[in-house]
Amino acid sequence: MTFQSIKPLRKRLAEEAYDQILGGVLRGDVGPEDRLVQEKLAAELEISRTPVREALLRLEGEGILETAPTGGFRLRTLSRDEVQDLYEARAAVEGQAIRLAAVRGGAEAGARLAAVVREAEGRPGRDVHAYFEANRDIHRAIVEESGNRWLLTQFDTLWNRGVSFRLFAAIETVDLSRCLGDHLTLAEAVAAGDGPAAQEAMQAHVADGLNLQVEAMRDQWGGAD
Amino acid sequence: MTFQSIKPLRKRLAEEAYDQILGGVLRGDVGPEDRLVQEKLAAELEISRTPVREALLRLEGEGILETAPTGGFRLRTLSRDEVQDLYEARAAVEGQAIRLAAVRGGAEAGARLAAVVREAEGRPGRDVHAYFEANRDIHRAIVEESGNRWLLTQFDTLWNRGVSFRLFAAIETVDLSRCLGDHLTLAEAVAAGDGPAAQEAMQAHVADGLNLQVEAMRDQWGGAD
DNA sequence: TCCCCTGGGACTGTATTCAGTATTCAGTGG
DNA sequence: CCACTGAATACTGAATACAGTCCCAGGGGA
Repeated sequence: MTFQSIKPLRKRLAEEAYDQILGGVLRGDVGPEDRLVQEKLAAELEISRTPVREALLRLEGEGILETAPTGGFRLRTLSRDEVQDLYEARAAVEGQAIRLAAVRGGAEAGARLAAVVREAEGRPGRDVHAYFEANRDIHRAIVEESGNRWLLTQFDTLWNRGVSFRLFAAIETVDLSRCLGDHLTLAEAVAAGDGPAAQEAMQAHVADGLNLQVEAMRDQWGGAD
Repeated sequence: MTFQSIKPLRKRLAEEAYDQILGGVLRGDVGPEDRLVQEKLAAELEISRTPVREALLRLEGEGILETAPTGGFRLRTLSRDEVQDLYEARAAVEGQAIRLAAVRGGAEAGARLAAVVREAEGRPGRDVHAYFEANRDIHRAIVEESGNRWLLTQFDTLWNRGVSFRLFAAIETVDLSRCLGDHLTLAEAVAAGDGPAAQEAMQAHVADGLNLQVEAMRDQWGGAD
């Protein structure tokens, strides 16, 4: 007598709601001017307000949403200063991560990362979206090699904040491939096992990313903000 | 004709519950074996389960609580590896923070920090608790000097995680003053304006803290865990 | 005596209801 | 036509009600 399990189909509704909403934000379905209202969302997801509310509050805590003055939540937009803060935080997390990866993982970790870089950068799609996908995979792989869970969750949170702010839409206009070669250099630094050097390289790499970003934002928004 | 604002008298109940619970954890009123049950807490705080639940979930998200297998929440205890992860994350955040403080704040920031260090370390109480209070104030001041909000919130979260795990109770048995002199050195590094050097100094300082910690844990727990 | 298995208690997760507050808008007096 | 008022509206936060899960103890049968 054998039956299939039908249970774990469903995790907590609140979590599912979180995934849905975050997914919408990351996909860009939720624009900066959209208002997310508990009742509306609940109706759309066909659940009650309670789990929706929980999901929204969590997103707010992660800095992705903020409460709109008129009620409801909306995307949290970032000032130029905050974008810089974000990149600096990334530099902190990823710099430490690569340092640990280098010290602990050494040559093997370097080889693994080099493989990831080659795979990601060799993918067929050459549009902006594909590029950012690849970029994310590479950076995340580095943080994974650190073996430190908290750094990884911090990385994910920071990355989501960036994506949700459509940071990457802004970057569309500038030369993306400019920093592509860096990634292999990073992998080599890990392979060499020199922690501080790898950390410096990563700090520089992220700083480059920031410059690219600022440049793109200037192009897009003009001098304002 | 002037009137005073009477607005913000009362923040959200959930937030108040959060403060209460976190406070209890930090003060040590909540032991590692206590179970936090929504209904009980709600009764004690004389509010309904809804805001209590919100507070507990937030604490869980911050890694301070975890759901107990038998129901309810309890303190999240850390394995030795996780303690190390925590310190490494601190090194990431505080290392980057001091680097920024040095680059941006330079001499003035260094002077401000030196003043904080002297004040904190010159306080009357010489017991363990006072020491940790002072230590926290110093480290937090450094992160504040970075001017980066996200680094600061990350610092607070990481610090609370450490405190709630009674990390510091463990350290009671070892020589605390060993790393006291470091703090002035850190302030000097900021004053010198050499970012990378300051960062390295902080990384080393935090690593020292980890060693102290591990030592204390070994004394206290023996080889286990 | 030991093992099922069954019923109840303890909790949580979700839905629903209630209450309060801010915002908008229509109406009215100047 | 403008300024103000008061009511309707649109939301949220909190309380309460409901449903389901998990564990455990206690009883009946082998």
